[in-house]
Amino acid sequence: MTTIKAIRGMNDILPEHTPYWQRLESTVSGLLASYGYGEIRLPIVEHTELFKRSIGEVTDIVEKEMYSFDDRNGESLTLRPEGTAGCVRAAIQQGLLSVPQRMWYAGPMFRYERPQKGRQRQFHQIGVEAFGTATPDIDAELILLTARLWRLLGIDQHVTLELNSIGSSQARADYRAALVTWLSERREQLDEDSQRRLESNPLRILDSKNPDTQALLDNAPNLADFLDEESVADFARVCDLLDACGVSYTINRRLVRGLDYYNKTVFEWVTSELGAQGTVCAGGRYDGLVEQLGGKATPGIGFAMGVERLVLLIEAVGAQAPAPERADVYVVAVGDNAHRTALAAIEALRTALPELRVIQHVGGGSFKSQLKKADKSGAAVALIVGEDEAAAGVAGLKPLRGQGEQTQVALGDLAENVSNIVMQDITAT
RNA sequence: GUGGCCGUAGCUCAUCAGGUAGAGCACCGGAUUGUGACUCCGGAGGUGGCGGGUUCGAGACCCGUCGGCCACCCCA
Repeated sequence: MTTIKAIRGMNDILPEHTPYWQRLESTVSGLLASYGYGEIRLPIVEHTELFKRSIGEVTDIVEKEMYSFDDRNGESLTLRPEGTAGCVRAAIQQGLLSVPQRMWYAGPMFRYERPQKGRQRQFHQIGVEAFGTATPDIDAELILLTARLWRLLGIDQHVTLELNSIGSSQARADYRAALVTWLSERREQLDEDSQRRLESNPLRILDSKNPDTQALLDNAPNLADFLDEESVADFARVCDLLDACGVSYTINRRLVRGLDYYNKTVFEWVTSELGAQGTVCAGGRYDGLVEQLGGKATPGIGFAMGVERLVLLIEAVGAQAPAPERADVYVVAVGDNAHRTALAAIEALRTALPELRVIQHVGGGSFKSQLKKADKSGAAVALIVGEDEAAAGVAGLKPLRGQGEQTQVALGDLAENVSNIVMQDITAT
């Protein structure tokens, strides 16, 4: 019998890690609510066409990374590789664009890539999108929101903000043409990857990791020189607002984004703590996307954070270590009658103290073995019921952590006694 | 898709010039009648990723394959 294993790059997130996820998620949703963003829940599967039209036909994501398959009726569907496309689709379809919208979503994304640190085939993003605002104040708002989030998560000392403007689509196209012309004359000086990108996605050559390529680019046409007036002014305003709020950033004139729909402001939050996949949050403006997907022309801007990467970072820098999950009370009951009596009393206890974490021992066993389990569980106290206690209507309460002796209490007074002892025990340790 | 390293008990790892496997932790039981932790004793658990090959004999050598990690690519 061969055991069935998870699909490569699609990982289980185990109980020892989920507390980090939960804390991240609750921090994010609280913060977003405070900025007036509402959660939208989107399908994981969309028409393949949606991604081709938004992300771009010639991007790596669309060309070789999508999980696509034919539905029973022959339509091509795709597990979403990112969230913006679906969010825009929903905004158009549901008529959400008549007024400015602030929305966020969270969930799994899928890309067929080779797994490595900080990159898997099923990964999770939290995305934030704002529609209907053309002015750069919304750009600044989104960035300020992320900066605040890093502070709340305790990782603000470990991430830096890179900022750029890639201009209007026209400016981008003009620059692209100039860059291609210039680089084509020096084609032999480019590494193999960049030669390929010259055809497929020339702007990506700008953030090549090859030092020789970077040196060559020092003399190449500069994107900043091609920007239209409005992009220049808006970018200056974004910087000005960030300055006013004390958010520091690096202007990286070679920062472009991989997805075709971006224009004007683009940004990335990066860390050096995670190896090669250091981008923890990234986004930008996409003023043409809504129209491109068939909606009324509406400006938009958004970003996405990689949840796995953020969790890795939080764990790596020791920030926000969640308290270990431990029980308050572990119920030891030996004998059928004792178990029956204890269970009824515990149910009443749960009603009286709904927050109390009570583990009822199951599976039988001796007093000794049950007490061992009680100890292992990390519980503050063991609640012990044997045949004698059951007959007398009492239970033993044995502190497992602090000092304190075992006491005997009436089953009817459990709630009061338990809460006292648990509190005592916790403060003692 | 490309490259490097790796794949032995649940976990972390060891062994050996090639002669059919061990430790620590974890788990289970016991050390006077119904009481955890520490200690002691005992136990269970591995067709050594899978498939071929070389050999009298391979976990150890060779090939293939699958999987893992990291990097390239790409991206959150």
